[in-house]
Amino acid sequence: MAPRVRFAPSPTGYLHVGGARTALFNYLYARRHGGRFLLRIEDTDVERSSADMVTGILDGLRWLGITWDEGPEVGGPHAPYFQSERLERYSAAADRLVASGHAYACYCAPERLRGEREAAEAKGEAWKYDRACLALTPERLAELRAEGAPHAIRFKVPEGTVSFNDAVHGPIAFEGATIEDFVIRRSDGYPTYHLSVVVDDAEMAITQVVRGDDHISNTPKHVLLFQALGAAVPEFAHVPLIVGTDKKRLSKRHGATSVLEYQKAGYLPDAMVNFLALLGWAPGDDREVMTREELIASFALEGISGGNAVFDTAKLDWMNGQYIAALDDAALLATVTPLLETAGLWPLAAGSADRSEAWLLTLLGLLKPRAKRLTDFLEQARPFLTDTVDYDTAAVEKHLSPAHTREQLAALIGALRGVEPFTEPGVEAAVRGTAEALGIKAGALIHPTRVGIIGKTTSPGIFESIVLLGRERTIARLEHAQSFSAVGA
RNA sequence: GCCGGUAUCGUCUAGGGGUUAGGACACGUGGUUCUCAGCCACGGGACCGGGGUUCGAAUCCCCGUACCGGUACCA
Repeated sequence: MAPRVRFAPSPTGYLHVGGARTALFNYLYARRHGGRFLLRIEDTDVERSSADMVTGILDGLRWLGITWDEGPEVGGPHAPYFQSERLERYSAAADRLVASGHAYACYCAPERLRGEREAAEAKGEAWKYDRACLALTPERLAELRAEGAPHAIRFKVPEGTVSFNDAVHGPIAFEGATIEDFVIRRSDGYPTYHLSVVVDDAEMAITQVVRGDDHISNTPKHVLLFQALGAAVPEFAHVPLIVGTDKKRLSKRHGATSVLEYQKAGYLPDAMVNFLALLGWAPGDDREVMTREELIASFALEGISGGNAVFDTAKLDWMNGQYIAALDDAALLATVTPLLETAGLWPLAAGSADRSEAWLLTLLGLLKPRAKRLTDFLEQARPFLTDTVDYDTAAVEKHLSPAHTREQLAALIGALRGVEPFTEPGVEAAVRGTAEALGIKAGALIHPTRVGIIGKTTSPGIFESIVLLGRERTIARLEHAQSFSAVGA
C-alpha cells in the first residue's frame, strides 16, 4: 500500500523553520515511496486561527517547492481539508465513543478543576481529573441531561500499558494510570486537538504520522483513540525539535523563524531545503550538498536522529553560497535581476545604454563567488550601477587623503586615456606601467584606485572593475577622488 | 513534582564490542593575489559521569547528571 502522510499545521502563526522541516520530511517520505502527501489545516481554535496565516503557510511551502497532493486549493478525495469545515465529523465521533462506552460526559466546572489542579501543583503533587462525572448516578445524569447542562466529553483512559513503536525513537510505552481522562469535545461543541487529529488521520487513511517531538506524550492518547474508533493505528515518527543556540525552542529571540523571512533575507529555496533536510537527518554517508532528487532517493525515517538540532545560520550561509555559486547564467540573471529592479538599480537610466544585459551578467559573474546571500549582490553591485559613489570614510582617510595620491591618480588617468582597446590586458598594463613609472608597487596604486572608483577597500579585481565601469566613468571617478587628497607636497 | 525523550568536536552529523572515532560548517595557519571573497593545503577540536558485563566498552546493561518536551475544555 502506498503510504499516505500529512503535514497538519495550525494557522495560528506563520510557517516557521521547524514546521517547514516537518513538512519537508513528510514530503520527502511520500516522494521516496511513491505515496501521497496531504496538507490539512488544523484551524479548530477559531480564536487564534486566521486566513492570513493559512496563506502564509501555503506561500512558505510553495516557496520551498514542497508540493502537496491533497489539501487546500488542490482538493482531494477527503475534502474538505480545513478542520473548521469538518466539525460535524468530530462531534459525531465523540458521540460514538460515548455510545460505545469509551468516553463520557463531564459536567464539572472548569474553574473547579483548575482550582484543584493549581492547589495540587502548589503542593508539588501531580493532579489528574478525578473522574467525578464517571461516578454520577443514572438519575443525576438524566437530570443534567434534561436541563441541557453544558458538558465536555472525556475519553475514559483504560488501565494498562499503551505502547507504540516510533520510527525515530524505537519502542515507547506509557502507563494508562499516568494519563488523565482527557477532553475530546469541549462544552462549546468544538473538538480538542486529540480528537480531530485522530478522526482525520483515520478518515484520510494516514499511514505514517511524521510530526514534532513535542507530540510524543500525546501519542498514547491518540493510539487509544484510534483503537476505540476501530481504526488502524498509523506508524509514528517523532522528529526532534529545531532549537536556537541556547538550546531553547526557536523563537523571535533567535532571529528569523519564518521561512518567508529567509526568502526576504536572500536565501535560495533549494539551499533552504537542503539545509533543513540535514538538520536532524543524514543520508548515512558524507554527502551534504544534495539535489532534491538525491534527497528524495536517500530519505528514510530511520536516518532521523533523536536529539534536538541547533539551527546554525553560519552553515545555512555556506550552503546558500554553494547554491549561488552553482547558478548558471540564465538562473543568475533570473534570480538577481528582479532584486536589482526592486532596489531601483536596474535597468539603468537612459544615458547608460552602454550597459547591456551581457554587461550585467559579467558583473554578476564577478560578484557570484563573493555572495552568500542574494542581498549581497545588491550591496556589491551598487557602485557599478549608480552614478554617485558612497565613499567609506575610513577608506578615504587611509588611501585617498595622502598628498601624493593626487599626482598618482593623475598619472593613472593619463595612462587610462591612452588604453586602446579598453580591455583588461590593456588596463592592467596601464596600471602596472603607471606604478612603475611612479616608482611604487602596483598595490600602492591599486588601493587608492579601488577606493576612488568603488568607494571602499573591497571589490572584485581592479582591472575587471575598471573595464566594467568603462573609461569615462573610471576617469570621472578618479578625478573626483583627487579632491580628497591633501593639497601640497 | 510526575511522565516521556535525548546525550560523539563550538554546531550539524557518520560510525559503532578491538577504528589513528570519519565528514561538513565555523575557527586557526599557509599558498594563490591588487583588496575581499573564492579556491587549494595543513592544523587544533568530541564519544556527559560512575558502576557493571567482557580479554577488551565510546559502542551493551544499570544508576546518576544535564538538557529538551509534555503535564489545559491550546495545538
